[in-house]
Amino acid sequence: MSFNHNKIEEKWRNYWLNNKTFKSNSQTNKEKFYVLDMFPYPSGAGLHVGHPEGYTATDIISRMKRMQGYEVLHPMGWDAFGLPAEQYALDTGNDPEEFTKQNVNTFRRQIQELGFSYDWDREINTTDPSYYKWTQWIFLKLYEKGLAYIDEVPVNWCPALGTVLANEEVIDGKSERGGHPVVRKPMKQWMLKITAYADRLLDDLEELDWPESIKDMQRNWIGRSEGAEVQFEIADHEETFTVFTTRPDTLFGATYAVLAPEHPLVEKVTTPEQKEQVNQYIEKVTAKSDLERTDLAKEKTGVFTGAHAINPINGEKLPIWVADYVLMTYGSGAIMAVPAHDERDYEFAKKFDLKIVPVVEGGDVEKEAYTGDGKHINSDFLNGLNKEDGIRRAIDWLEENGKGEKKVTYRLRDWLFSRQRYWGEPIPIIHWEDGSMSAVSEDELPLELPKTTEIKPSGTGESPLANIDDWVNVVDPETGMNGRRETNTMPQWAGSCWYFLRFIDPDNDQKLADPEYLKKWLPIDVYIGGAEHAVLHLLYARFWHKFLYDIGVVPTKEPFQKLFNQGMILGENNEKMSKSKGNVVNPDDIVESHGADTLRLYEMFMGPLDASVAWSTNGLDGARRFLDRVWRLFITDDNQLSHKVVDSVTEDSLEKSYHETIKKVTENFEDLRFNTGISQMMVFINEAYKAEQISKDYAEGFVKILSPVAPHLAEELWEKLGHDESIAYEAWPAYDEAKLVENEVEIVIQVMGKVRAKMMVDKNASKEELEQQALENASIKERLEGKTVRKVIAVPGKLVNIVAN
RNA sequence: GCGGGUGUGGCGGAAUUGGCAGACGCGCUAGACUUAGGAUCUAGUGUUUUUAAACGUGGGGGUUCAAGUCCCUCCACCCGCACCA
Repeated sequence: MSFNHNKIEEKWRNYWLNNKTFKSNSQTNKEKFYVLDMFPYPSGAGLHVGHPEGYTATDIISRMKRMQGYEVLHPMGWDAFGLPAEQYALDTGNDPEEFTKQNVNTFRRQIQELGFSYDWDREINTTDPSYYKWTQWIFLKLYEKGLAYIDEVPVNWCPALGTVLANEEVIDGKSERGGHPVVRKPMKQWMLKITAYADRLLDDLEELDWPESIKDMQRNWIGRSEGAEVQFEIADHEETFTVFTTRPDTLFGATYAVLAPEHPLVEKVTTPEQKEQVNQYIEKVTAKSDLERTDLAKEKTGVFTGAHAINPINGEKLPIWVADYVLMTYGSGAIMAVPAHDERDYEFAKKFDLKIVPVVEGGDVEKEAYTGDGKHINSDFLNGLNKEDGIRRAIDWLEENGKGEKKVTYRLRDWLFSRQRYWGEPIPIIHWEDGSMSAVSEDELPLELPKTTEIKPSGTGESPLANIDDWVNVVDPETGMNGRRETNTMPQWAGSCWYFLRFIDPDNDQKLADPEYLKKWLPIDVYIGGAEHAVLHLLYARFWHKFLYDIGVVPTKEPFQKLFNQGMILGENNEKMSKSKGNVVNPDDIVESHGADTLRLYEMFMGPLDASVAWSTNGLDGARRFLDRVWRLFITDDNQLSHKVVDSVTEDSLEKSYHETIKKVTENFEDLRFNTGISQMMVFINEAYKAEQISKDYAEGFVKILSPVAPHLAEELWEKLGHDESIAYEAWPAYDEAKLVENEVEIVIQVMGKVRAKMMVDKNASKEELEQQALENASIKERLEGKTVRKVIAVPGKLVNIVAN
């Protein structure tokens, strides 16, 4: 008979909640372990089967660590600000707050039904004023330190959403959410100076236990590159401009210069004859969206300005061009072009028939640009030097002559922190009528988001808050001066930049969190979530954490010591699950039909945690079948403990298998290799079915190691085994290494590397003994008939290989 | 183009320091129990051909007594970045 999952799961779910079984205590002397999930955005669609994958993984770790004697912090909360709720509210006329609340309730119910061992007393919600009070507080600290500033920048304006998007929210020229077109438009925006932390964000990656691919993506995103800044004078003009180059050694090979279309000097230096052409070009380029600009960039375009720059190293006149392959946002928005040794410059020079002068030996400039190393030529005092020495010598020359200096540039830009939306944290700043600006004082936090039914975009680019007069208008009580509140709100990333800190002390109204508790719990020992947050969330959170470290709020330089990215669960047809494809699996349905334990087990057994694997209904059935097998092994049809389970067995046939299982499962879970750990549990159950008797010790040990994966079933079995306390804090079983090796081991005998026979030998048999016994083996002897044994390799405990011909 | 990763049965996937390839699960086949069932139990299941053997971890080459694992080379697919000077 199979077990009734609905009944059992409900029973234990309520038991855990009512008893607060998983409440963590910040004041114990136990060693701590902080296991964190990336908290979800509570969408209207409810939980996706992808969510429980990571959540089960962290839950297994949490449950195992508790049983191993750790004090475990395993919390859950809601990243509930954001565009979808606002869009929904706009579409339906509902209140985003109300909508969010409903979604959170659904998510909570679904998550609780899966039996995750969260401490629900620590539940947090980023839209809760008592939470975003501290998000705003951190913003004020950033502002105080000059790390939050207003800048007029060309931003990604999305007319359909009525808001500005960060670069990373724009995919292929369209909004990440919704896929609406995006254009560039200059606007005043709040920026966070993440670039001030670029080097530390880069360097400190070294000490983190993260997947190398994620570290690489962050390195790539930060994009540190070393080189030099070089000053160029302009013939017949007062102005000079600066270029950034990683190859100052090729300065003698510079044959023209390029300014980005947005470069302020373009207008000034363009000659009257070229004016018309240049203006037309710039008009064309700025009208292009980012998408078109990169797309059409396959073919280089540009226009000569008529002006000439002076190469500082040899006084040569270089034509100055405007071209959109040079980006205003990187370096100084201007380059010196060395077509002989840069592929982009080469392509451009070929197209517009510009001079190409090789300065490094090794390539053939008739065919292509040569970017490799080699002896310098045509380069005066650099001649004969290699690339590395050439660069050093060139920088020395620039610095000695006041023409430039060594310089490090980053691809990382400052973080565009404003959103013209309603459903976000208000930025606590007031703009006064005299043009000054001041921060809302700390004791006035939280600056609450006003209730309103008018959340349509104002249309002007300002957020809907601009239309709420009694909120937006303020009067200074002392001076009587009129002011206007900042109407921009924070982006969705803000709340998730520090939520892991609030879990540590969620109800503190004096501080973001108690320093003692922060010291106890940080850093996070394991953080699991999807790879889609590889750069943005993880980089922003690291940035805020480092800042909080600098101002003495947190005790660690990095928040997430170990990071792991779970893979995706694909639809049964191997495609990404989506409503339109009709391949979505709803966790509620599975919990109802197969049970939460089955879903947990199945998702962990599908494959490695980081792999993307297609859902399989048959596989799910198989997972349930295993749990049924476990149940039937221990429990009879009339719901009693099986007679197979005895206090002391007459023959301990399971000894080796049991110890092997405990060892493997413990190690595999530790390494997040749940699929192999589960397969070992299956092996044990298969063995146990064959055994006449099962000792109660083994039965209990097995139920314990099963409990992190299938906690409801394990609690029920634990009770049947005669216990009246939860299994959650029972000691994790130990294994005996000595029991893993039997006295007799099977040794393989190979001839010429091919297995020809097997023999049982004493586990301590020496090389010589192995060799001798192998050569005496009857079938081997037969095989060696007429051959000469050249060599015998014996590996104790493994094999003997005989080389003969 | 650059960076990272992955290629193993019909399918998902296992495989310490190089040491019996295919654990475990799914599927399939046969048998048992059955008012013959989408239940359970037992056995089998990489491929080719008869036992025995040969061939087998994307392709090719190499190192080694021994290679899924190490080296070289090529190919395919996935993820990220994409004119970053």
